[in-house]
Amino acid sequence: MTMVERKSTRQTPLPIPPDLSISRAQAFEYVRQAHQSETAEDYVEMIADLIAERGEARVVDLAANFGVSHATVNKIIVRLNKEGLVTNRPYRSLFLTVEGERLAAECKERHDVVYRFLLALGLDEHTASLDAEGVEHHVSPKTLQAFRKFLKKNAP
Amino acid sequence: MTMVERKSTRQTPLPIPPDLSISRAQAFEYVRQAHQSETAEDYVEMIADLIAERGEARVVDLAANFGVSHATVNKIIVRLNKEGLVTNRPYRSLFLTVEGERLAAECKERHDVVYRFLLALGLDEHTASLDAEGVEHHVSPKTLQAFRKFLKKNAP
DNA sequence: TATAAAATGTAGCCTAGGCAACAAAATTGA
DNA sequence: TCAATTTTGTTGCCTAGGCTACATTTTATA
Repeated sequence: MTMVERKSTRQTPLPIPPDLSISRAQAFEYVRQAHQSETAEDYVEMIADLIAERGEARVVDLAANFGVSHATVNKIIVRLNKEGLVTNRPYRSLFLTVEGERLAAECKERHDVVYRFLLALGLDEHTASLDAEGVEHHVSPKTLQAFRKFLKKNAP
Repeated sequence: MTMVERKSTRQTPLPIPPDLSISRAQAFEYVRQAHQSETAEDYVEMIADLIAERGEARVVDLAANFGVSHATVNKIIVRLNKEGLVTNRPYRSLFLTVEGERLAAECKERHDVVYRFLLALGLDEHTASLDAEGVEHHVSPKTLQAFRKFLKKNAP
């Protein structure tokens, strides 16, 4: 026994509202861009942290801190080098370029604001720490400013 | 003239503090996991929205709303089908499975809380909309709860 | 009803970021 | 010093999510 099937799936021409899809697409475009820069931002920030904490940044330390293999770290370092954020020589520790330092400082500040904002909202340190790591890359300057404003009023 | 170069780059055994790298790695692990589910969540949410708004979800509508090519949409639909979130037949419109519907509802709720939270914080609709899209995937249940709590006190 | 247009499917290519396995260099310590 | 260990580099493979170009099916319309 065979089912009779309608040929058409779009029976009537649907009313097309003033194009919502464009503005929606813009948001997803932003998210995709954020993902592009995310790795670079995390790496320069981590390198800066390691240099501050332990005097130098090694491939093995990055691998441990990100929880990935050293092969992955190596591949990413090559890319960051091409992009002018990191300098590296074989078997030596890693350094940031001036541009890398600038980016790291900017990211650290943003990370810090997000983290303290989550704390001020009443979250425990662990949760604030975990969420800040993901959220920081998707917070626009305006939103960051709103976070700062909130922090001023709700002193921790 | 040749530069004399130190053989060793790690001069002294650095003091190793109680392993910070493990907890840090945990945060990045969470972020990587979030990225894994991000696309699936965006797609089921969009499919549910389109069905609600226009009666059906077509590949071409998804492509327009995400701002990507229809080939990209197709590839992702195949994956979501394998994962049991979407049902599709050649040249027909898309449907969610029960599990897909459940996930869509959950995501929509979360998206909504994040969006209204940003509004309550004083941001304009456009910025709130853009940032919510990125932030929603990186907000833990605890943080979402804190957002809800804030919303209750600061009724929009 | 033909034919044009739109939607969908498919193939092949690209980059990013994962991995394991192996190779080579550097550091440590007996 | 030199042998063992650690660190770093390299290769090749995988998946996800982009794209263009081309093939096919469906839908609209002359």
